Amino acid sequence: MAVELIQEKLKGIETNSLVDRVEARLVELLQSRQLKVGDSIPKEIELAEIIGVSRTVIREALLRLRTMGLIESRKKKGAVITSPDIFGNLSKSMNPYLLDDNTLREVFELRLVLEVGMADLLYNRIQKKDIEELRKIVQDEPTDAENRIFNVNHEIAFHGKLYDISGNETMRKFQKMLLPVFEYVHESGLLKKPASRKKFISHRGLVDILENGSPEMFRNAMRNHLDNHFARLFE
Amino acid sequence: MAVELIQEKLKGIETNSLVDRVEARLVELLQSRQLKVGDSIPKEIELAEIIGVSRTVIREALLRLRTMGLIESRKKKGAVITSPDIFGNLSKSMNPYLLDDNTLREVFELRLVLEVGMADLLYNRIQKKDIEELRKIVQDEPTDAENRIFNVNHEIAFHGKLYDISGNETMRKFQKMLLPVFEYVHESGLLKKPASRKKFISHRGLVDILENGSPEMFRNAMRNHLDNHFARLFE
DNA sequence: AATTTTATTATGTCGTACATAATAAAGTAT
DNA sequence: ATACTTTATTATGTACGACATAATAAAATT
Repeated sequence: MAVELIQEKLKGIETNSLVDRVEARLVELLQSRQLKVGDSIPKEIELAEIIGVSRTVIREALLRLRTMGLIESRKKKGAVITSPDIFGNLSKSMNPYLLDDNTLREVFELRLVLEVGMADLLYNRIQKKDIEELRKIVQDEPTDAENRIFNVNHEIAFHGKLYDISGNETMRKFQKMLLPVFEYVHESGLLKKPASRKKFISHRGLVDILENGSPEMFRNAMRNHLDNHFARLFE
Repeated sequence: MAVELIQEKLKGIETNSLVDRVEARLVELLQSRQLKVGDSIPKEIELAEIIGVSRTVIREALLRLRTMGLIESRKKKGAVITSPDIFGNLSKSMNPYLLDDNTLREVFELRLVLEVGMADLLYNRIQKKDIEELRKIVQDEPTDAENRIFNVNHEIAFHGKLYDISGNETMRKFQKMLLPVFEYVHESGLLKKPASRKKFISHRGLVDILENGSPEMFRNAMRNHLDNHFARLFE
């Protein structure tokens, strides 16, 4: 008995499965600077021989890398290293029904933080035509009375456009993932405090500030605009 | 020939591989609200029979779900639905050598945006002992002359503590992933403009504001504190 | 009743075989 | 000789069957 325990201790870190270890080896290989994006890695069978495991294990390990977006594999050509779309795969796990309440709330917060903090990016990259587009969007800003779906779509159009303007594609993708979760948290009973109907700075107001104001002003205005949401977080 | 074209058209969307479709079915199953975290899904062989494909395909699809953190599978017990650690797997692709330059820059920006925008979370959750801890950290704030590693560690300690205070574990994990990339971008020749040595608001200054100021003040202070970084982005 | 031993079960690993798609090579017609 | 078509080749995709291994349940022993 003690012997087994000792053996277990000695094995120690090596508690991972075979596929785990192979995966680690491969990730190591990819990150080894020698290899750049576009390079291809050995064929499955070759890898199986080199590492000394079956093709099945190699395939499972490669599959993980593929799922993570580290490689792409084409028939005949083998697997090539790709510049991973870091948030590409995340979208599947970013599902309201699968996340626990705390994480949901945190994702909710994350969006607020991003939008309050993005001001400098906006001011440094906004173009005249962006302002025009924003004006067109706010032109038919719905009243509170109109139906919810319409309001939601308008929200998404406006705030989404801001992410576009930020010129940060990564952040934009991130936002697209956060959106459904945000909506869910907003609508579900997760946040105890009801959504206030008070009107703060409008989308129109934000555009005005974006055109004539400063990043500092915009941050405060956005914070104000989002106050309904913030207020629900902090009781 | 025309017939083949028509067939291709008819197949249309179904261009995905078999595993892709099975994966989609399974994700659908997981998200169907009926199932909660902790529930177990049918065995591999059962799934193979139900869906009508080989166990190999089922395994590959399940493996993807596992890689994404949607399920965990234990011997004998089968696979159970888990609350996914949304950023868990992301860390493997968040590697400077695997990301293209543009994405690297965007990740760099992402950190700045988060820290400028996180003020409200801080003010609503900070405790007296947090202030004390921050004071202890800034107490031995290194001078510029001291070695780089020491400076970097101090930076990480201070800003990391801020994320802790934010009470947003998701954001904290996110930051931990962004950190190495941020460091890399900062040190590599990616950003043309050299890092300025000008001194802006110090960590000490940030703590003072955190203790006696407002979220609005903190946002501006943090923006100022990070100005070296911002300045390198916008020429 | 508690502990150990044995059976069972579902995933993990392996090997083989063939299908399929992408490419390269060979062949054919103009 | 060039352009096109056809035929091989190659590496991944899919499938099946077999055994190993670990976790649990059932049985047996004390």
